[in-house]
Amino acid sequence: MEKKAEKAASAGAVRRYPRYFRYLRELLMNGVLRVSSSELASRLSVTPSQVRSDLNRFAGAGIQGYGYQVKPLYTELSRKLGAGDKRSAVILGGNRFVAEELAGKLEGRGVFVRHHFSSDATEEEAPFSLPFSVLKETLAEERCDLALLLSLPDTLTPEDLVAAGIRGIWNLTQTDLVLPIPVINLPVGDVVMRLCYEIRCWEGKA
Amino acid sequence: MEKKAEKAASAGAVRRYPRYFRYLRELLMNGVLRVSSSELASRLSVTPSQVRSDLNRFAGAGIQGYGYQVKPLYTELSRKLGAGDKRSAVILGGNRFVAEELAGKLEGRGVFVRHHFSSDATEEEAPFSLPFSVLKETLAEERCDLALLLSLPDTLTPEDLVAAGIRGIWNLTQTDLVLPIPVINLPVGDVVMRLCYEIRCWEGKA
DNA sequence: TAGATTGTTAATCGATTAACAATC
DNA sequence: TAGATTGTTAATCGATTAACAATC
Repeated sequence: MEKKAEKAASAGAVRRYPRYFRYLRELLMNGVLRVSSSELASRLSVTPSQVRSDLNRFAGAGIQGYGYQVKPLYTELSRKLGAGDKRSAVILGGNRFVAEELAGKLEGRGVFVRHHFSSDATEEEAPFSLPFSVLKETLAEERCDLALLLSLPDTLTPEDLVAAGIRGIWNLTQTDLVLPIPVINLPVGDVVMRLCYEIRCWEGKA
Repeated sequence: MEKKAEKAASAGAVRRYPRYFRYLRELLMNGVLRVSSSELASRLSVTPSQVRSDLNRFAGAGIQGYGYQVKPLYTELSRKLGAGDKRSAVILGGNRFVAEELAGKLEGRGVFVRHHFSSDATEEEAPFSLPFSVLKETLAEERCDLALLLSLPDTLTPEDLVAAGIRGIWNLTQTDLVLPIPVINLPVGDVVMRLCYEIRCWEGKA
């Protein structure tokens, strides 16, 4: 018999999981064996109830009267988040230095950046940086999971990326994308505008 | 007599406002004079009810039986969001090319990037790129509102930024910040991890 | 056993949606 | 006037929190 059906994680919970992951990893590095929901909660600025209900789906690590065992909790969380999936990615747009900077951050989370495509990639930047013109053929040979979109040339559509086998997009351009695959639309300008608005509220002007 | 007290916008609404802003600007550019809540809704993938309740706080532009007048709605939204505030910003960490790329995106929203600080800024990159060592004195002379944090050197703390007059931080580093000023914590790794998780769910594995 | 802390339920809170009266 | 569409209220939905029984 299957274990009881899990209900889908809420959007809020999904945003919190990577934070639990980071903090648990830190505890693990420091050789901490157990942690309570209150400790996690105060560290992450949420309530202990929140922590318990979020972590409850990762059965096994929580022990009544004791707390959570760091190691099994971390392992289970990693498994659920797919942290060991070894995803591959491509970056579209921006310059090579931006791509390299981003690539470094992604590799820290087990996502390997295969290529950077741009309109002005030069011969000597290959094989990492390539021109947009060879994107389709490159992805046909070398399947990649994620695409980070800094900009898209006129010659390509978002649908082309789906057709090329991309399975998830982090879209940083100014235009929201709606596609059959998962997309995180996060225009840089929107985030800055939100921050400016929050400053304004904080200053008491709105 | 004051107009009735506005209740604070919900977090969801604040995330939607920049999207309304973008789409309204587009309509304005195209010379469209009016738009209905249904049109806005279908464009932004939300319900017409959502649009009406979000825009309701911007009194004046909605006319019963007609819809919204694009121009006044855009103007009022800009005003509320503080789009004309001409904020200044600094970027910390990353290389000069990353900073320039980001600076371009911010300037499209009226935020001007004054300086980029890094550990390896060279003489000839001045005055845009400067070493971290001169951050405090530079900000003392030239007040800046926003800081984009790609990384922070050991010699500086987040509190130093607050002391230097920074009023809002977009934190892209791997460590969440809790400060008395507005902070948007958005670690790059977390976003990618979330995207990987969503792909996993979409693939049916979790 | 006594103390601690989880898992889980029920209560609360807030955001979203539906519906419709108001009115252009 | 008839038709359209907002503003606003009430209903719904879902997420967060409090509380406590279960149990280590």
